[in-house]
Amino acid sequence: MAWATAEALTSNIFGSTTPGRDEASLLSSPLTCLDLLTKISPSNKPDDVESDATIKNNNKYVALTAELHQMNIENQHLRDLVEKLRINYKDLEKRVVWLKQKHYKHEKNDEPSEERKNMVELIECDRKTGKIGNGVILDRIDMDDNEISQAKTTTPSSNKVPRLNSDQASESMMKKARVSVRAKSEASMISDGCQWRKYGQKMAKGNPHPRAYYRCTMGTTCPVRKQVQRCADDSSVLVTTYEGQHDHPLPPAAKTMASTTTSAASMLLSGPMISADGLIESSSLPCSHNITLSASAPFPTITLDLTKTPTNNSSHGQFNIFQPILPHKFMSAPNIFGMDQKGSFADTVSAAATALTSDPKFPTALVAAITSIIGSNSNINKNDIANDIKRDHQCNNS
DNA sequence: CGTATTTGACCCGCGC
DNA sequence: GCGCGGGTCAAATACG
Repeated sequence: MAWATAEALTSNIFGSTTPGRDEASLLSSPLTCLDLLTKISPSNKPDDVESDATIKNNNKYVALTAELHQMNIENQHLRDLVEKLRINYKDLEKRVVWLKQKHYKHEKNDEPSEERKNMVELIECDRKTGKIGNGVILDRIDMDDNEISQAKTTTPSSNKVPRLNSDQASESMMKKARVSVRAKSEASMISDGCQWRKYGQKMAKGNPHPRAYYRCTMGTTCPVRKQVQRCADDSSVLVTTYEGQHDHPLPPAAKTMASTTTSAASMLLSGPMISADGLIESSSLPCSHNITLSASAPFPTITLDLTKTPTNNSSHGQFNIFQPILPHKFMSAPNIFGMDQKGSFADTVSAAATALTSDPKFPTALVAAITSIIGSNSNINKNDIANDIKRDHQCNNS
């Protein structure tokens, strides 16, 4: 009974993806709070046992309905945050491209590095396709064709080093990059809104649990695959690793998850600084408590850990990305991401991403990422970048 | 009977 | 070259 209640509430928080009687219709149904309240008035006879039971049930129902209403409001608030994140993300992406170009203009009298030549090609290609990086459509990029052609003139075509076409390189890297999600679940697979077909299962070394291989079946040629395996240390933790990009339209429930994993992969490939020994340094990233990067695996992998219990320890140098928006009782509820859960896992990841960008440390991390891309010899005043980003972040969050 | 899952075989990259 | 481990294939099997 208690578990059923928690499930209903979490379903409300994370959004219902299954048809049925949702909370909105519940609240607007003839069985409203007012009707129930009239039934539990003192005019009922105390000897009527059936009436007592009804009163108890009604009290419980009223309490649940009130809580549902509160959750509904909170749910709406979360959706607003998600929308704000989308807008922020687009704006920041445009700004990164603009900063790259601005930096190039500063440097164009010097011999451009290989990385910067590729960057210019990428920008030009993205302008033609209307895409940038991982497929996010840009509304507008503040750069004219003259600037691009000017930049290209400093890029000798007789480069001896064979290079991939920017699209090919991007696609190849995005396919190799992996996004791993750790979540507590009793189910064999988390619900992410996509349709998967199992094509293999193997025992991996060092783990008593089998690893299952799935491929996306929503598109006939969709290259997306995922691996599902229980954690060797904690069998209640399900580790799902995504690889590749969908080449077909996604249902709403799957869109957020797909964009989040793609963005995470993009961040992994472009943002962090790689040290001399080949390890990715994630110290500049926010929420390193919940996000870990690994370059030691055959493919670079970013792990989003949803199993950590939220604790408000930001004053000690750590903080939790879920703390600002998700009540503790929902994050600690078992089986919250399971197949039997009505709520969408995609909404959870989206909420996590929202919390990430809402966090006051996000601008700092973004500055670190951008400056790492631009390079340490930049003539651009990094303080100007930091101030611009922080100002925008404050405006968007206000 | 069509579709999904299971499972052993096979391929390939990597380290020794 | 060989063995090992990860990943994929495809025939067999299960299921609705």
